[in-house]
Amino acid sequence: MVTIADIASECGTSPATVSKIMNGNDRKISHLTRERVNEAVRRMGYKPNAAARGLRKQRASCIGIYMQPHAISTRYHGSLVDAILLEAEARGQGVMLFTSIAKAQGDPRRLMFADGRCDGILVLSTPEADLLPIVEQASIPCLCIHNGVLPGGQSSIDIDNRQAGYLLAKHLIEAGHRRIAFFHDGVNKPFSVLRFEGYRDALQSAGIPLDPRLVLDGVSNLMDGYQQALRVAADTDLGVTALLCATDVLALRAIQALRDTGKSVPSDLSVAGIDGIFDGQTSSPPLTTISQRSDKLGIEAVRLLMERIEHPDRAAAHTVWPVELVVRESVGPTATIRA
Amino acid sequence: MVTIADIASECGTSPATVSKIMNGNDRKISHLTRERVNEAVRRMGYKPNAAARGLRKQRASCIGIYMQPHAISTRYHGSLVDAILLEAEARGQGVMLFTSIAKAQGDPRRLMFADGRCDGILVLSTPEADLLPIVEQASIPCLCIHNGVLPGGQSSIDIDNRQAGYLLAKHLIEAGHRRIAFFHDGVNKPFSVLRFEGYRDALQSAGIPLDPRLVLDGVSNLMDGYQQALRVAADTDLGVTALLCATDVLALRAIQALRDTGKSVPSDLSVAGIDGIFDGQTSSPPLTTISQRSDKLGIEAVRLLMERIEHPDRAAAHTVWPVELVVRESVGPTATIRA
DNA sequence: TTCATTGGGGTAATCGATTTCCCCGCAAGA
DNA sequence: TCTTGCGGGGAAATCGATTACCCCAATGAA
Repeated sequence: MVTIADIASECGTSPATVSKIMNGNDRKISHLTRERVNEAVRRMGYKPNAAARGLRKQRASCIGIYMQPHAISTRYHGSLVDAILLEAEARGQGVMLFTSIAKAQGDPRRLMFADGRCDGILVLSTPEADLLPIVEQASIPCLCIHNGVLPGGQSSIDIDNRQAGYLLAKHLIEAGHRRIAFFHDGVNKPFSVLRFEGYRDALQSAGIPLDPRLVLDGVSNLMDGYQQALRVAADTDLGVTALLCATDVLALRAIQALRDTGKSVPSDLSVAGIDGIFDGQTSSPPLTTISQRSDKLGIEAVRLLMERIEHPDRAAAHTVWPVELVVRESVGPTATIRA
Repeated sequence: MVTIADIASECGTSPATVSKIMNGNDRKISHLTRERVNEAVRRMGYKPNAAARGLRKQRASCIGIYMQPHAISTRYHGSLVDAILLEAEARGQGVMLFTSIAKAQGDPRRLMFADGRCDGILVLSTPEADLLPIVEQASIPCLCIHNGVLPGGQSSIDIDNRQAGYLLAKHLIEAGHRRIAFFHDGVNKPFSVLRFEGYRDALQSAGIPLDPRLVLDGVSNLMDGYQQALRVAADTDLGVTALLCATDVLALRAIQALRDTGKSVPSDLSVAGIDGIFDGQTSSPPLTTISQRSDKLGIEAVRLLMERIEHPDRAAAHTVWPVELVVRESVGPTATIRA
């Protein structure tokens, strides 16, 4: 490995001079010296050692991403990490990944990212019980993504879940639907509850009574969702004409379940989801959904985290990221509208 | 941040003693001192600074993963990274992510991971043109995953793509199929070609002639795959009874395309894929596929890389990872077998 | 009594880059 | 002639942990 001393002796200068040139701190370096050093750096393939630089500058130039085990293998989190990675690299920051092995030590102080390898950390969708010890003990700036607004002084960014439910329900109502079922993705998940509240508010605004029988719970297990979709769709007494699913995954599953029983979407029943995952674009029919625009959210998250790293004194911010309705083909007009 | 000197002065010992205890190098430390130090470490929440330790030990205790931009947002790569991450953390190694921004600098020496932050790097499914400069210039051990066997002294691990095509074709043949179409996932992709060769060999072993009209190309674009599936399935002259798709994604897309035209799988046409991605388990019908067992492959990749890091002198290894047939419901017997 | 050994632990160099002073020589102004 | 200023650049401390080496006291053997 070539070091700064190698470059210095090659050019007959001191390491200090090389360092100044490498860091653009070269107002007081002659043009000639600068050229000679740059040439040697290129020729010998010198790259400053990150550990040494990090030690001296007290800055790792690296951010961490903490997530639940296996979360990275889901498409939504994958897209988010992709966006974060691209933005971080564009800013010259490295990216480290962490998952919950860190807490297995028992001592929250032992968080794997608390050893100076990262200047800050993004915490993705983590259940509250795991989240609080992390946020409280983290000795570095910390930005929570998709965890609502936390108690304590940490920054957060989340989508407007309530608005997501509201916009989607409103869209269904405008298409003529009045009997709209809501599919929870687990009644305990805060984001699912907020999406439900948006749905509830939209019904209320339209003067449509909320029918508790149309609110389906416990569908986080995909097979259960499958069963529930069948049951509700089959129950002609309920007169359901549309399904609002708390996530795209649920929606896609529901569509498949319906087709397996010979119902077609959207002519027999409309289905819509929330998330804007890629699958929805190529499903059949293409899924009407609420997009979270994870790419832009990832970029914004990096920006906010870097801001906190560079200005730890500034107040924490709670950013609510707007969502947008994506109209595709899984929602159709009701029979009455069509007629 | 609490340092080793803080712990030392708190306990009235020297930093050397603390260091020895932290590293289990404590044969010559009295029980009493050890207890005192451990207690202080716990109480004050001391964690050795990774940069300082890395600088001194010339070891970052971190591995890198290099992949194409956006690859992480695909499910297969997500699962692989998940497996790698879990295994690396279990071994006390950090994980960094890199994507091709690194090469944007023009100078391959400037690879972002070549600054001592990683002790080794896993390179995932990278097109050859990008791959070679990386592997050649990387100053750290490097293990290529899903890139076949490379020229040069680097280690690699890949699945047995030919065997995958062979096993799956054999399974279809044993179910009575003789008119089996092959769907390429881009004719230029080495893995797709190998899978095709396995298919070809299986046909040959069974004495079935290869019909070039049944080999479909250019389906890497999902919409094209859709169209091709329709065309082949509709062309009754060709008498196709089964579709062997080079990837699960293609297979799932084909199934949907077929259903949209009123054909059902597997009663009208059998469909099988290769990859073993999660979607295949919950699709309708569940997909018969070849599993790559990305979880185990990821673990093995980490093991091999660590071995190279710890013993750089040992010869590079080219590991071929076995695949296995997963029989689910998207393949049925042919009419003649049934009859 | 003397030397060797061992338990227990401290000293200081070291890893590689950054950064704060400090220095030298020359030219311009007083 | 003396001082100031500035262009150009170097010396050395520093970041925090590790580790090779050294040191002392007590003990046991010769």
